[in-house]
Order: sequence, then structure tokens, then C-alpha cells
Amino acid sequence: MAATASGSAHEGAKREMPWFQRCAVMPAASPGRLSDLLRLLGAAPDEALVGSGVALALWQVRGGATLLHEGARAECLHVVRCGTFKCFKTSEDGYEQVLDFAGPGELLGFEALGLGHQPVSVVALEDSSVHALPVRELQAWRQRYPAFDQALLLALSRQMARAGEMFEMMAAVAAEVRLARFLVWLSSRMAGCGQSPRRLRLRMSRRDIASLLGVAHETVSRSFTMLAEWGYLRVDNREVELLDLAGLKACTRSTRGGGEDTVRRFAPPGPSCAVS
Amino acid sequence: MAATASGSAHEGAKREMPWFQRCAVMPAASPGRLSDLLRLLGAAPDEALVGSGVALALWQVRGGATLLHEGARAECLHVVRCGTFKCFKTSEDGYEQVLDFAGPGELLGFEALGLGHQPVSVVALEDSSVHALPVRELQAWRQRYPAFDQALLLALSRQMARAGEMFEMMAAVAAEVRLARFLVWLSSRMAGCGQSPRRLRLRMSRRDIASLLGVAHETVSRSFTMLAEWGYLRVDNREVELLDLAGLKACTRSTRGGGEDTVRRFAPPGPSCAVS
DNA sequence: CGATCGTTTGACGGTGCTCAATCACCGTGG
DNA sequence: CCACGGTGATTGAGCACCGTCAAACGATCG
Repeated sequence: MAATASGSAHEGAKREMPWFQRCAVMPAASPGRLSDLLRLLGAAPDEALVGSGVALALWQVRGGATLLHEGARAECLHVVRCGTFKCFKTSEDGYEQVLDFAGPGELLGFEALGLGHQPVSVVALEDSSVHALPVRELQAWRQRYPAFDQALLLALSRQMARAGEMFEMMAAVAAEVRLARFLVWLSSRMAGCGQSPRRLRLRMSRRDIASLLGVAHETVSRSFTMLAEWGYLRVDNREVELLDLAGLKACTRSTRGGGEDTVRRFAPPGPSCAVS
Repeated sequence: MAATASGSAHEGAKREMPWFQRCAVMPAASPGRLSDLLRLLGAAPDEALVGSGVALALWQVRGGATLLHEGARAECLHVVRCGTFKCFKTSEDGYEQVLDFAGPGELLGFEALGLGHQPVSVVALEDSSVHALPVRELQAWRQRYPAFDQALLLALSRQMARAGEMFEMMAAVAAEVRLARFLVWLSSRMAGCGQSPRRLRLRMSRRDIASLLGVAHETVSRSFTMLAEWGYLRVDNREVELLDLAGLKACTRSTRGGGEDTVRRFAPPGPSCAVS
């Protein structure tokens, strides 16, 4: 198990320092502000709060560090401010089932409220930062700042809708379709963060993607190659450039039972095999 | 599409009346009480509320009736009081992707809060009843009854944890393992409702189960036969008797990558092939 | 520069998807 | 009352897809 843990820590981010220095969760240099949190959650700006600048704990999480341990007591709720996290459950035989890749604005650790303990582990896939709110103070914050209370409820609602999307990703029949859905999903999230929806830097390993999609990691590799051969994208290790987003979305449509034309195999729509 | 809808209506419950009389959502004879709702959500009984008996809308939903339509505006939140519901998304080509089977105490329609419209359809699989709370009144109720507010938050938290469980079900490799996980999941939910965890009356069709598990419906049939041959259960159409719950749970353990002994095929643990 | 891990590609075998037929159940209409 | 059509459930045959095993390459770190 220790081996698995250090392995996970390794695979995330490893640059310029020994990993034991990197695997750390620490308070940020300057605290966050409540108004920032509300903006992150998609709430309309609240003038009173923006003016007051109420302080809120902000943590730095280095790539590879574990923010939440499966089984640990519920202590804090988190909202991702920047970076990427991997949420997963570890089964008895050591297999990591990835459940989600969380990005800015998403809630972490909320499932533990009703259970008392964390049902999932959460590790950072790159240097990240999160707002932290102790569960003991949750009630007080909700009462004191109704805008925060409302934003939290809406964020929870969106989070539940997200779970449905994740489910749809894994539901596809063909492996390439699953990967296509995953990439489109990632792309639209990048767009939501104001980033380019065409250039993706995958923060996670093939194995993690494979776990999320419910296929073998070799199959993920092969699916990348397939999508590239069909001209939908160009892939260089973890750098992915989406050449034909519309075509990729068309790929996404394939559903179980709708056999039809099997995703028009070998029919690149635009530039034919634009690889080099 | 009309054919699909009437088909769904048929499969749910068909007894003693023409189906067009049965497909209805209507107010119950007597309204529900807030204290009942809180108990349903698992909150500690609040003496003040139990005494007062604050009224709350209660709806009857006949088997086959659609409670929420995908794409409809967010109007009410619901909490299942009794019965079973199927939550699904319909893709353009008409394929129904089942996301969940909801039972007593579970929230319905909450995802629509943040989006403004329903991302899923919800139909009753048997005669059921739900508490209904207009979203316009949600804030007022939360402010007026802090116990309700708190219970809602905890219920949301549990609901999110449930999403993780659903994900795990579909993540299994072998089809029989998926079905085993589904049955164990159903069984534990029955136990939670005070029902027998060994005798299950499946409210949903094989096709619905197949959709949830991400396999073909023939495969579900075959998996049932397999699990029965191994002595784990006895199956008669939609009546399922779990003969060896412990063995079934052992089945559940198989994960992707943990090849091991492939679930000890053809090795019934207790009574050998108890089928007549 | 060697070690380790991640990624890619190949070969092969098995699981599950597709198509198809059969049976059982139910409600309808003769 | 029974024949009929419709739907769901079960089982079989055939084959494609994907999981497993294996090897090679590349990147990163010590």
C-alpha cells in the first residue's frame, strides 16, 4: 500500500525537487477572500462582501500531494481555486478506481458531511490551491453570509448534474467514443475556465484516464492513436491538440444500440491525417 | 418517441385499469407533514416540528407516470416517500441511458436548481408518492425551519456519495460482477428501508438494468442465469431470492486488474445448484 | 548513465455484442 | 371462452472488440 501511495505521488508531478518536499499541503502566503470564493462558485458578485473582503483559509497543494485520505474524518470542505485533482477509491486489492478529475470551482470533500468520513481520496495532479472551510464552522458561515449559503446550494446542484455527465462518459460502447467524450468534456471545461478549448495539457496518466473510462490503459493508448488517424486530433504524449472539435462531438453521439454507421470509420472529415 | 413513452408506461405497472388512467401525477388525499419529511431524510426528530405538524405537499405518482421531463423548467424539488423511480437521459437516437433507481428518502429534481432545467427524466416504476417543494419556496422553508435546512444539506451530501457508488457498479469488468454489485446494492437499500434483504422484487426491466450497468440486456439475462447456476440466488422473472448474500458480496470484490482466480467459476459455496 | 515508470504497439484469446428464434405472460378483441 | 398481437425474458450461434501478456521505446530522475 505504501508502494501504491508513493507511486501515486510520483506520477502526478515531479519536477525540480525530491518528492517528499513536494508532497505537501500548506497554508498559502496570503489568505483567500470570501468574495473570490463566491465568484469561483459562479454566484453573482455581492457588493457588500466584495467591499468587506472577508478572509477565508487558502491552501497550497503541491502536485502529487494527497488533500483527502479515504476513510479520514470529515474536517474541511474544499473548493478548488486552481489546479487539477484526481478523486478515486482504492479497493482491497489495491486497484484505484478513478471517479472524477476536479478543476477550478468544484467542491471536494462534501460527500463526507453525511457519512462522517471521506469515501474517496483526493490527490493533486499539479500544483494547486483550494479554499478550505472547517465543517464545524460551516453552519456559522452559512448563517452569517446568505450569499455564500445560496452559492453553496447551487454549486451542490451543479455538482450532482456533473455526476450524471460522468456516468454518460463511461456508458458509451466503443472505447474511442468514451475517449472522445472525455476529451470533449475536458475541452468544454477548459473553455469554461477561459482557456483554449483546443489545446489540452493532460494532467493525468493514461492509466488514470483508463480507470475513469472503465477500459484498459493500452486501449486508451490505442484509442488516442485511432482518433489521431481519423484526423480529429494530434497527440504528443500528454499534449493534445483538438483539430476537429465538431467531428469529435459527432463521435460522441454514438450510443449503445444505435449501431448505424459505426462512427464512419476511416473517414477523416477535414485535413486527411494531418500528422506531420 | 411516442411509442417509447407508452412502452415505458406499460412496463412499470399494469393491473386492473387501462394505462391512460394509471399514468397520472396527482395530489394525495391528505397532505404530508414536515416532520415526516425530516424523518425520511434521516434527520433526528425535532420535537417542535413533530408537535406542530407543518403541512407539506404530497403527490401520488402512478406506476409508469413521468414525474420529471428532461428539459423541463425547474419547478419542484421532490423527496421520494415510497415507491421506486427510474432516472434516465434520452439521447438523440432514442437510447435511454439509465442513471439511477431512486427509492424512499432520495432527492429528485435537485440537479435542475443550478441549471434551470431538468437534465434527466424521472418515471415511477410502481405506484409511488413524493413530497414536493416548489423551488420558489425553497429559500423561505430553509430560513423558517433550520432543521429542514440542515437535513437537506446532509441528504445532498449522501446523494453525492451515492453517485460514487453507482460509478463503482459500472466500473467492474465482468458482467456477472456488475450484476452482483447491483443486487447487493439493491439488497442493502431494502435492508435500509426495513425490508428483507434476501427477497427482491425487481421493479425495473432487464433492459433498464442493462442500461444502468452498461451491458446488453441479453447479457443481464445470461448473468442472472450464471449467478443462479453458481448457487448465489434463485431467479423467477422479476422475483429474486438471494440464497448466499456473503458469496455474492465476495463476487463483488473482483476488480479490474486483479485477475486472480476469476471469481472461482463453477464452485457454488453452499447448496450446490439449488435450482429444483 | 542506469533505473524506473509511462506510453506505444503487436499478438492472441476470451468476453460480450449483435442477430435471431423461442417461450411465457398479458390485455385485447373476436 | 380462446385466438391473436405485443412485450419481456431466455437461450443460441457467430464474430468483432477489447483485455491480457509481452516487448520496445521514451521521458524523467537519481
